[in-house]
Amino acid sequence: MYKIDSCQNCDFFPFCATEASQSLWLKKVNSVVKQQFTLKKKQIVPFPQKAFQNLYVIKSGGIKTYEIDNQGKELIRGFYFTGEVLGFEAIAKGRYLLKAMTLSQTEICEISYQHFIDLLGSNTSLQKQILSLMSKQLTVNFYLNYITAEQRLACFLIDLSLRLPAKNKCKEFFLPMSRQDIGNYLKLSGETISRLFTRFKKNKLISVEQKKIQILNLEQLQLIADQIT
Amino acid sequence: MYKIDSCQNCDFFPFCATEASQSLWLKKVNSVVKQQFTLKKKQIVPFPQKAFQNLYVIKSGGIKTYEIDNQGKELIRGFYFTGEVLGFEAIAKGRYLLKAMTLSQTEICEISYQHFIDLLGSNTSLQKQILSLMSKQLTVNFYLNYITAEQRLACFLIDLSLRLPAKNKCKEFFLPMSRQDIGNYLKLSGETISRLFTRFKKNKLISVEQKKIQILNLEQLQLIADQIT
DNA sequence: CGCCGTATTGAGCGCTCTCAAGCTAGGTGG
DNA sequence: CCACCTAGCTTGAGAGCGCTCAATACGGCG
Repeated sequence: MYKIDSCQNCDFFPFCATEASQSLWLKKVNSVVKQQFTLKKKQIVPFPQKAFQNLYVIKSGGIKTYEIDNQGKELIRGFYFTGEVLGFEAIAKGRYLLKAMTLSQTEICEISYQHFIDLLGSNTSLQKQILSLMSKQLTVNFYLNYITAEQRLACFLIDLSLRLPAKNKCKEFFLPMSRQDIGNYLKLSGETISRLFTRFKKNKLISVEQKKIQILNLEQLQLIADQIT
Repeated sequence: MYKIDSCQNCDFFPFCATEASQSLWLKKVNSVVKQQFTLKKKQIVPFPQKAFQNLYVIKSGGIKTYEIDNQGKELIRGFYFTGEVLGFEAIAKGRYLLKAMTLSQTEICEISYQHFIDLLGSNTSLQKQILSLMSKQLTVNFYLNYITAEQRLACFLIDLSLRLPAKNKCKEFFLPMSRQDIGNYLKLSGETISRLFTRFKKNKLISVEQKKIQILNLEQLQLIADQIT
């Protein structure tokens, strides 16, 4: 039921694999992972309406999180891909601040926060790991505040290349989201993303073919990105 | 040495006050707070150079965190005021990603992360609180991604009014930082902040007198802010 | 009292937006 | 099998918001 091999690279794996023995591991999984479910493309992740209860782990696929502003416009807050954990931002307020929609068919593990807290209990190693995981989350969006459009898109592409299943030394990958969504996330219009892709292509920084991206000149792209962290 | 009354509203207070009895509390403080020190205005907070070791709590005053990009330009990442905890973002990478500078004379409590982790140990209540605290940190910058200049500044002013010591139902406070710094943080120029202050003043949303701000029409300001969270 | 950092205000420019028109690719049905 | 259909992408033209540069005013601090 739970394929251990597809879990090895998951951020949440340490919390599932608290026991060395696999049989015990499976037992633990059943206590931490409340359920697994699969959603098709463009479906809303069903969060409990009233209160925060669960964390969610992307087992495969990808989602975007977003708000709807008072003019009805979507405002994308983040993307989550295979092995990443969603829901930390909901802990403090005790409710889900964001909606989430799948970008493609997506398998999700639902983690009971209460069971998760129980698991932490006196396991100091897991305590450290969760602090590290949430700390990492604090730095995910760092580049969103960079000034120029080129800079943000360069950062975004490098970020994606590191987080998505990639071939050729992590330099080739498929965009899981539309130009419009990228623009929304980076506070640019979809048209601007198109134009920047064309410009990057002309300058031989990347190749673009529909959704397929290949980073051709990582050094130059990093210069544009002005990566600090 | 440690004035308990000035600590009551501190985010970190639960971790200092783990014992009901005050004498025991003082004992605990000594094990959690490694040292306290005071910095004058515009001084750099002395982080350990090589590796992450400590969290820092602002006991009084205020600081800004920032990066320097490869053109030497400052990029402000956040402001921290009395009772707020600094350093969570450094846990994952094991080093300080940001510099920090005081905005005014500032008292700081230095918390040994190792001692802090030890304190968490088997105290499940503290474990929950630290997750909540870090979760809260994930939502602090939410409004930075809003689109228009007016929107971001309105959010910023409301945010400040809730975080700073304020009079008159939290509607009057003193800006601890320059217009330039506000602009840098909100990805606007200092001149634009000036112009927006003037515009807000004309529209009777706020009053501005040097550093003193008073929110005159919170409802309208919130409409502009388009507060969702 | 004079100095220097900070704030205000104006003029002109440029990046990114919006609006709009084609284009492409993939899916559907006859 | 092919024509159509639709959503997403590309590209162009014009407009507007916020930037830069610059001049002036203010105010805290020595």
